[in-house]
Amino acid sequence: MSIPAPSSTTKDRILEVAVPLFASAGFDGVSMRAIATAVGIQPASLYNHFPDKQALYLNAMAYAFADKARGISETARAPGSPEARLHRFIDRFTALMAEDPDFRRLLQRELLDGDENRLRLVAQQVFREPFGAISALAQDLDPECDPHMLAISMAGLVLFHFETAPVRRFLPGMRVEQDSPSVIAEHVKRLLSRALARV
Amino acid sequence: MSIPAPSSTTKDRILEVAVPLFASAGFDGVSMRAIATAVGIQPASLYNHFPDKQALYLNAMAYAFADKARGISETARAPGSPEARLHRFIDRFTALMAEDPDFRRLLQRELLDGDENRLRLVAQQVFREPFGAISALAQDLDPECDPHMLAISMAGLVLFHFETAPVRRFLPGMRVEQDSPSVIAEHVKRLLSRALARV
DNA sequence: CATGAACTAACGGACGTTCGTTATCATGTG
DNA sequence: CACATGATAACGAACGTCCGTTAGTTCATG
Repeated sequence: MSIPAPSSTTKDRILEVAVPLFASAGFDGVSMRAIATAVGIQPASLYNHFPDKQALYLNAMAYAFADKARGISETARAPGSPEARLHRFIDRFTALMAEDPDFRRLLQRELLDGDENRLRLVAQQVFREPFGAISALAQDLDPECDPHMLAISMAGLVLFHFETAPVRRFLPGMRVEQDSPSVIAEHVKRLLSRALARV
Repeated sequence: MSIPAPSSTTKDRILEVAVPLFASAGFDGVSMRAIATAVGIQPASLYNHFPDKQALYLNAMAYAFADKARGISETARAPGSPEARLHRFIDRFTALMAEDPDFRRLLQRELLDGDENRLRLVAQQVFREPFGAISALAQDLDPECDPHMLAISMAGLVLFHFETAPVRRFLPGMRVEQDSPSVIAEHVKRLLSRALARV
C-alpha cells in the first residue's frame, strides 16, 4: 500500500503497526502490550516515544489521515463541468475508501466515540478543506440545494455501502459484485446524476 | 419512548439500563459493575439473570431492536403510489432514528465491531424483513436499478446525516436546522424523488 | 421449608504505567 | 587513534487498579 521508508524510525514503525490495530479494535480494544508485541519491543519501550496511550492514539490518527484530506479536496476542485467533476470525485472517493479500510474505520469510530476535542481536531485539520471543496461542487451541481447537506449526502451514499458490507452478506438479494468499488461508484454516480440533472 | 410495564422484572430493568450504556460506550466500555450500579444492585447479582456479559449484551441488543424491525417494514409496505410510499418511509425512518439514538448507535457499533455470528443474527432476525420491504419499494420506484443497492442508498442517505452530526458542528456552512429530523427528511425526499422520477 | 434472588468477599488476570538498569552509538577530547 | 561522555532507546520487573466471574451466605416469599 505505502512504500516503507528504508530508514524508518521506531516511532514510525509503531504508528504503522498501531493504525490497523486501532482501526479494527478501537482505543480500548488495543492494549499497549499488543502494540508492543506487534512492533517487536517491550511495552515499556513505547513510553520512550509517546508520553501515554492517548498521545499514541492521536499520533496514529494523524498518521492515518495524513494526505487523505489533500487527495479528496484535489479531486473535488479539479476543473471541468460540474457533472464531470462529480463523476471524478465519486470515482476517486470510492477508490480511496476501498483501498484504505483503516481510514474509513478510524473515521467511523471517531464519529461514534470521539470526544469533543478529538472531533474538533479531526474536523478542522482533516475535513474542513475537503468538505469545503465538496460543498462548492454541490453548489455548482444544484444551486437551490443546501450545499452542506448535499455534500453530506454525496459522501454518505458512497460510505454507507462500505459500512454495511459486513451485514449485507446475510441479507437477501446480495451479489458479490455489489461490494466492488466500481459498481458502487457507478450506482452512486447514476443516482446523483439523475437527481441533480438541470431541470 | 416505550411504556414501562408496571410489573417489570429485574431482568427487564437490567436490560433497560444496559441498552443506553452499551449504545454510548460499547461492549468493552461498559463494565458489569457499571451496569449493576446503574440498576442499583451488586455486580454479582447480574449473574442470577444472565450467565455472562456476552449473554447480557445479546439480550440488550434484542431488547433494543425489538419491534423496530416491524415498524420499519410496515411503513415501507404500506399501500399507495411508489412516490407516496417513499415519502412515508423516509419520514418514518428519519423520525425513528431521531427519537431512538440508542438503536442507531448500537447498529453502527455492530457494523464496526460485530463478529460474524452477531451480524448474522442481527441480519436475519432484525433486518431481513424490513430490508426486503425497502428493496421491494426500491424496485417499484426504479425497476432498472439494482433494488439491493438502491435500498442501501435510501437508508444511508438518512443515516449518514445523523452519523456525522457530531463532527458537522465543526465544519463550515453548518446551521442548527440541518440536524432537525424534518429538514433531513425533506432533503432526502427531494433528492430521491428527483433521482427516481419516471423518465 | 424450599427456592430464587439479593448480598459480601474474594480470586486471577489484564491493563496502563513507572522504575532502575543496560546496551548502542555518535561525538568531542587527550 | 584511543577513549571517555552523553543521549537515546531498549529491557525486565513491578505497582496499583479495574475487570469478569465465582463462592458462600442471608433473606423474603410461596
